[in-house]
Amino acid sequence: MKRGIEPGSISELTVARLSIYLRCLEELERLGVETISSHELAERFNLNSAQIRKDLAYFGEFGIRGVGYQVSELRQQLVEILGLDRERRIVIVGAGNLGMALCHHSGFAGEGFLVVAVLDSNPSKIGKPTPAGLLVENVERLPEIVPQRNVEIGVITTPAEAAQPVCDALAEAGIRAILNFAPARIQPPDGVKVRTVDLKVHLEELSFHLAHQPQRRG
Amino acid sequence: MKRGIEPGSISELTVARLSIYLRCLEELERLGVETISSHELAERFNLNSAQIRKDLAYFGEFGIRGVGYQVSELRQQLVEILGLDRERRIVIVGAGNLGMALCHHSGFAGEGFLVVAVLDSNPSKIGKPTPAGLLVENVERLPEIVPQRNVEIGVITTPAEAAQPVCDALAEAGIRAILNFAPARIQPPDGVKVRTVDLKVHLEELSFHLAHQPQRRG
DNA sequence: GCCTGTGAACTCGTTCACAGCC
DNA sequence: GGCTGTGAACGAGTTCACAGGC
Repeated sequence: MKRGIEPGSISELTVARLSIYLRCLEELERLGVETISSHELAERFNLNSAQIRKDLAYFGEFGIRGVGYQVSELRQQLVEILGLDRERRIVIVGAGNLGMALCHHSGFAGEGFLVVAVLDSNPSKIGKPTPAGLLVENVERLPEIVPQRNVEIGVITTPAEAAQPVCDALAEAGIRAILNFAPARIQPPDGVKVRTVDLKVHLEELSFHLAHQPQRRG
Repeated sequence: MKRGIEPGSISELTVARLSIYLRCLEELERLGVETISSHELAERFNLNSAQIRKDLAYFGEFGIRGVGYQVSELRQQLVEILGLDRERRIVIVGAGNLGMALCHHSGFAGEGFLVVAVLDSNPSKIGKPTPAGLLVENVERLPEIVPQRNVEIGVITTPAEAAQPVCDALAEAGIRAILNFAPARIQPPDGVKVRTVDLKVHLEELSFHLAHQPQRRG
């Protein structure tokens, strides 16, 4: 087991798949499956068995030749590799519809992630309660809130033009991981991981598919 | 100009970038820029100039050698390529927080996309008004609603276990493009494009980054 | 001169196929 | 026998570098 990976050495695609594998293993555990081979795992969840083995091999040797993997043991290994063995606290910046909805979206709240602040710059929004029982606070309090509440992840749900300044403010406050929903290309400060989810791009990809399909409704 | 692309021949990554280029060109147009070279475009928005030229070359020759691209002309070309020259109607399945928030999220409502129905299976939700003024309808009405209202895009915001049946029902009703927010691997029916946005995977990727960073808060 | 469009080179990621082990 | 872990082969995607055109 060779832990102590430099973050750059592992492909983002591999990391995303580890998260998928973890989900599959959780389901298998619920079903009472104790042991599984990479081949069977691949077949059940339509993955590729060689890829599973290769992805896991970056982090150690978790399988038993001739047998496969112990479901609960591999699950625990993935929890550790993904850093899910402790709570990660989240601040949401931008108390619009999306920000408010994410507050208590399953997966955000629950299972190791906890939203501990929702911020906005608009005075008419500050002080309003969120569905989860927090109050919207002034974004200017970011520098105090992040260290006080041990926040590690920032979520940007502001309009596009605010995304870069908010990203910089989050980094300045000590945040090193950001999930950005604003439709803007943002320049990640040094050592900060930014993952952008661009709904507009996704819709336009679907539109492309519709426009270039062989056949349309008939 | 060689239009009539088979959808499979163009990489998804290229299509996603076309959407980004379009956004950049819209900004340039607002700024009054009339002509731009691939190199300048790349520098302003941190893109790669060779990649821009290659992506565009799949669809035609839009530039002038020695000069660059006409901003408004190229923008219009991208609008056509992406199929954004006409309205695309959306049905949202799953009237939870996320579904409701997306109803009137900018980019969803506005600019060529229009949410025309929000559906749920839970009787306590059916009949409730959405923020945009629609009423939540019974998901069983999907087969009539899709053709009647000319819906082309389905958005899944249900819990994971409902994702695959809803996907199949959407396909059955004639939908050929689906944006899935449920944390589930879904098997796209033939000819249907499914794009999954998995927030949990994204959070876990960020957690991985936090766990394997060289330094932590100090 | 400058810039596009594009083959060629290269890099990165996936899949194959098998040696080594249970 | 079966399965993992892994080098080697392959393929997709990116970047280079230049020929051709303005």
